[in-house]
Amino acid sequence: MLDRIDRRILDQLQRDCSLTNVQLAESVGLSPPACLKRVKRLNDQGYIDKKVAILAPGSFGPYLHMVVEVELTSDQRHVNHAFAKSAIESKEVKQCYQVTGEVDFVLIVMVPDMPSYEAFCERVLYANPDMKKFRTLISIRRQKFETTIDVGE
Amino acid sequence: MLDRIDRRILDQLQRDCSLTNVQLAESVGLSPPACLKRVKRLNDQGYIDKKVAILAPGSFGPYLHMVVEVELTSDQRHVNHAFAKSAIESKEVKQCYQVTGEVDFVLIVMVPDMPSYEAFCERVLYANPDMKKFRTLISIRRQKFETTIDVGE
DNA sequence: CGTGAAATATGTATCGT
DNA sequence: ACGATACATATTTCACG
Repeated sequence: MLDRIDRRILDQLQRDCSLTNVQLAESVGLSPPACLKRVKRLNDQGYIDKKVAILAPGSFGPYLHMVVEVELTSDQRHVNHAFAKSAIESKEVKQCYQVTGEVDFVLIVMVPDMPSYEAFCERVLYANPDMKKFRTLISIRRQKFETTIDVGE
Repeated sequence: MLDRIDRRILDQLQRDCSLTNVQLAESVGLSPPACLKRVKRLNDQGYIDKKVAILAPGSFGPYLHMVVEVELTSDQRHVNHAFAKSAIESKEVKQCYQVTGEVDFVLIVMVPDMPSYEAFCERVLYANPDMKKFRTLISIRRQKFETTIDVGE
């Protein structure tokens, strides 16, 4: 199980993992070896999925975020699964949520411009005979994007 | 400007920044010092926003994702701004997209259970007199969550 | 879990193309 | 201007108490 120090380590790492083990150890009040042992254990136990660099989106030319709600013609398992698969495989789709209710999926799509978005719609949405309808919400600003989760304490 | 090697470095780091500079250098075909110089330059020029650990969501007890669409009573700047501020300040709100059309905001909300979600709704949605209506799409599964962006080449 | 020593990586300076 | 080699510094990692 996780004690307070484990949680502080994980919380620190999910906010900033660029610090050295020495710095991390100091911030949680442990010696570097003791801290490293915990980090390795937390890694091995699967608490840490991966470590990634978050790039500044604006630095690579213009881009747009779209929130896309998709309704399928049926709730059959294979229909849902087939759509999920095509969404997951699309590089434009950054996030895919399967939801309950009228709508079946919500996608967060990132594209450089509108033509790219149209191409995506053709390839993934219109091309699927089980796609009944979809609605696009064009984002004019991503006000918050946070990858951290609540680790308790 | 960014050449092919810079893009390969950034792409590698946004997929996995846990590797050492020595490994990174080898993967892009440079000597460690040459690679390090580029990484520092890319950092200083603001291409890398931050480095974070992505934690495995299931490891910290149950949780739910909600997609919440919010419509405000008016498009006045101060109304929008006030809502955005309250969304950004809420720890349950992991993402906030300001969108065009009928809906004004789309939130991605993460909570441990339904009572927590109700508490969030009371505190952030119902408490705001400019909140006209909102719709909650309950996610039964997050099929994809990807933080990478297209760096070209 | 902490201390100290060995292995490894990061960071700097210099040289060469 | 950029990369490679060589060297100095710092960190990681292991053995022991």
